[in-house]
Amino acid sequence: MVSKQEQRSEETKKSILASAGVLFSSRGYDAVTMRDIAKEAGCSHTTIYIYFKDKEALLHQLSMPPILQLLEQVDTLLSEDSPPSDKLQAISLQVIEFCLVNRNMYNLFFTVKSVRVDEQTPEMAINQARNKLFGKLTESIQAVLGLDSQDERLLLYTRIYFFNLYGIIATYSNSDETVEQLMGRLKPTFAESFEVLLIGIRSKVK
Amino acid sequence: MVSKQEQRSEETKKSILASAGVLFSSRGYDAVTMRDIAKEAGCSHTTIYIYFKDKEALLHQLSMPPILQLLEQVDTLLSEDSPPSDKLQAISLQVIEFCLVNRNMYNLFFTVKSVRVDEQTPEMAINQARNKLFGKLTESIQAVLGLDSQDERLLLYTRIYFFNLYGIIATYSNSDETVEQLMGRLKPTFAESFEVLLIGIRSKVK
Amino acid sequence: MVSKQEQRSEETKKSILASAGVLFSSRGYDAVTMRDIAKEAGCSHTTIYIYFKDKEALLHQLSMPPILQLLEQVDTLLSEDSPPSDKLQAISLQVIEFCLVNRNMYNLFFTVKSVRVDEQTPEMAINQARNKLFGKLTESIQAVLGLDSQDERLLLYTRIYFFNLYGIIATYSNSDETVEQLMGRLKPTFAESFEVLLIGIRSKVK
Amino acid sequence: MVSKQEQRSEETKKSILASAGVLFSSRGYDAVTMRDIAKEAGCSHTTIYIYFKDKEALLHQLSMPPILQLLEQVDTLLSEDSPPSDKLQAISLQVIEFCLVNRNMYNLFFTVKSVRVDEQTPEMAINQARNKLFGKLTESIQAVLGLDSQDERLLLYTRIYFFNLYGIIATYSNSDETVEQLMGRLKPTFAESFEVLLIGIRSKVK
DNA sequence: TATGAATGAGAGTTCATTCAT
DNA sequence: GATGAATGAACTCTCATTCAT
Repeated sequence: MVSKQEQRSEETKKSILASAGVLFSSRGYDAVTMRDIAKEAGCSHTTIYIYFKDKEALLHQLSMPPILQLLEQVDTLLSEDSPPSDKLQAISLQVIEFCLVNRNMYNLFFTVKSVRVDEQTPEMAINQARNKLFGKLTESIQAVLGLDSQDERLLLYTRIYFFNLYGIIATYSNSDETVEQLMGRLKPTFAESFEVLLIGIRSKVK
Repeated sequence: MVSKQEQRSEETKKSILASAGVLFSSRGYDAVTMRDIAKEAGCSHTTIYIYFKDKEALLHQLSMPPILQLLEQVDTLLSEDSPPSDKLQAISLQVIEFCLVNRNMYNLFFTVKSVRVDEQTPEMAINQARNKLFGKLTESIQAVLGLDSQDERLLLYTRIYFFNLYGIIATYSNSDETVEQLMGRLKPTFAESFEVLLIGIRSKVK
Repeated sequence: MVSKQEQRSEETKKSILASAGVLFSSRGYDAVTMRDIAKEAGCSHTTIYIYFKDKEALLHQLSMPPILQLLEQVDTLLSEDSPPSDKLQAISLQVIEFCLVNRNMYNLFFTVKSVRVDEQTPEMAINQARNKLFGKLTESIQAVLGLDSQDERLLLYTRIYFFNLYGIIATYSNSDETVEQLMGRLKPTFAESFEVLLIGIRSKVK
Repeated sequence: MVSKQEQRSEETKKSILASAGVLFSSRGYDAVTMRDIAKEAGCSHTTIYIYFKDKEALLHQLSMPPILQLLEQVDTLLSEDSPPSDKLQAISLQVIEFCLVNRNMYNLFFTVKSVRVDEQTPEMAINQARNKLFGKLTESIQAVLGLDSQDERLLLYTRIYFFNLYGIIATYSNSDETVEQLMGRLKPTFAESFEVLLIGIRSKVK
């Protein structure tokens, strides 16, 4: 059983995290001040430092959990017993939905600057997670196209597939519609985009 | 006839504007200080305020010209006498290059921020220009697909084409590579993406 | 009879005081935070405020005991039955060691800050204790030189003796070595300095 | 000819430097804030950053010029044609007077913490200058005692001579008297201290 | 008694901007 | 027209201290 204090503490932390998430994504990391976050979270700016080492730690804690969760979901889909192209489409829609749900944060982990490899920053961890996600998608695309993992065309068409996927996400990441509305309205469009793309790619690969 | 003073004055102003443009593009608006611009332009930082109200004014004056230039370039391409699909590809590459060149200035050019309509901000003007650009692209796609402008499939496939285009831009808008490097390295990839996409779409539209 | 609670309470207080003493001495008053002290003492930083009004109160309570202890030690040495010059040397080394042990706490113990006489600050008390110490040293020097307490040469050579003593302390008060290391390494040097000085002085006093 | 602006600028810089000197020495480097210095100097705290890179640069600029000047004065004395013991006494009095004139700063360069050798900090430069001064004094003492420069007794007695010298400086560095008053009143005392010390040392060295 | 939560004051520093020449 | 001098606002972050339990 958690004490009332612990509960309040947890609430404060969550509030800070939520506020930071909203502000970072709407105004950008640099443009948001610790005092902005504090005001939004309804606490003093010093309180933030009780829960997070510094501003960068906030960014980190904000980015990792959702992306790890997405990785799990994708793994689950991959392990299911269904046709590869169904899997790919499911995964794609999953990624889209995930990014739109977390849309005010998605660019936190999709647009991380290229990181110097020599220092183990928290950004490194995000980078790794993102790369893993890319790897899983490649794997799924490979299964669909029936290409060898060394075939250089795999990289080419995975990239192109990505453009489509990322374009969808970027296009709607600033929408004011709810994710449900968006997905309900546009799922056929998305599915069609995958379909025509795969048709085109297949005509080239075989 | 302009006096020598006026001429020198005009030169200083241009130098400031040019320096700001280069710096904003390469390092981003926020990361550039007025003193940086002044040093690059070879004048004092106070001199900038003679010609421009403030830092934001610099950005404004800097925002419109390139986008207008892009519109012109697209118009030129549209008016050329070549196959529609060649035109579309040329326009697409042009738009990509433009967005990457200016990637740091308007972070993602396509990102539709909800703009308050009641105030005539410079953002409004950019919005209008962007909408024009979209119109021209649609037009070009229409010519390629041979669809009637009222055909609802035109909207569908234009959207899908956009996903691809926008995805490319978003993917590379945070790269540290120069645009020359990027385009040199990836132009074939981009071209291939348009090709397979059009193959797919055509197979549907017939 | 004291209750178990009172006993535990007293222990906590002592632990805090001891921790503060150690930390103040090793890192200096300003560089030590209340949280540092609490961690060292094994309690929460808020607990400190139960026993001590504020950080300065800790310093006060910590300041007097060691200096009183030094006075006692000097008294003990003075009352021993040994040659006056041996006593003087022992006292001198004692004072040096004391000042180096506490070097960080009262920056230079001998530094006579002009103290306002109208307020009974804790510094006043320290001042008094220090004056007492000076008196005892003079007394010891007098015994060594065999001078009358009114002889003006006593003041002169006591001053000079002080220069040497104070110079030693000042020289090493910013060292990073431990007192043990310092005293172990330099005690012969210190002893030699006292010896040559007394030789010189005696040759004058005759 | 200097413009009025340049003159004012120079005044501001000097004022900042002077204020920093007074405050650093009276309250200690850490305890003094940039805003304190600014208030004392009669300017905004940001103005300080126009003239000095950061707080540490202030300390540096404050410490170096006087110590270099002292080095020159000592060199002049050393090159004069007079008995070694006269030279040593003159140098000693010079150092004392210098330190008392700059008393509110002397501990800035006499009590520099031992510095990590791997980074070329400004403190390093002070360290070097101080070491040079020590070297010159050793040289002079060597001439007086007629010892070989490798004789280990030279180091011993130089150290002891230093204790006396530094003790004098430390003792009077907090006095409110003017340097003229102090030197006028105490020069005989200082001279006597050097004399008895050298008598004692000579009796040992033979 | 004891503590985790929370805060205001203030540290060094940067920067867009204004003032006086 | 042009500039060096100067500043206020604001940034991230720390710390002694108080509040509520």
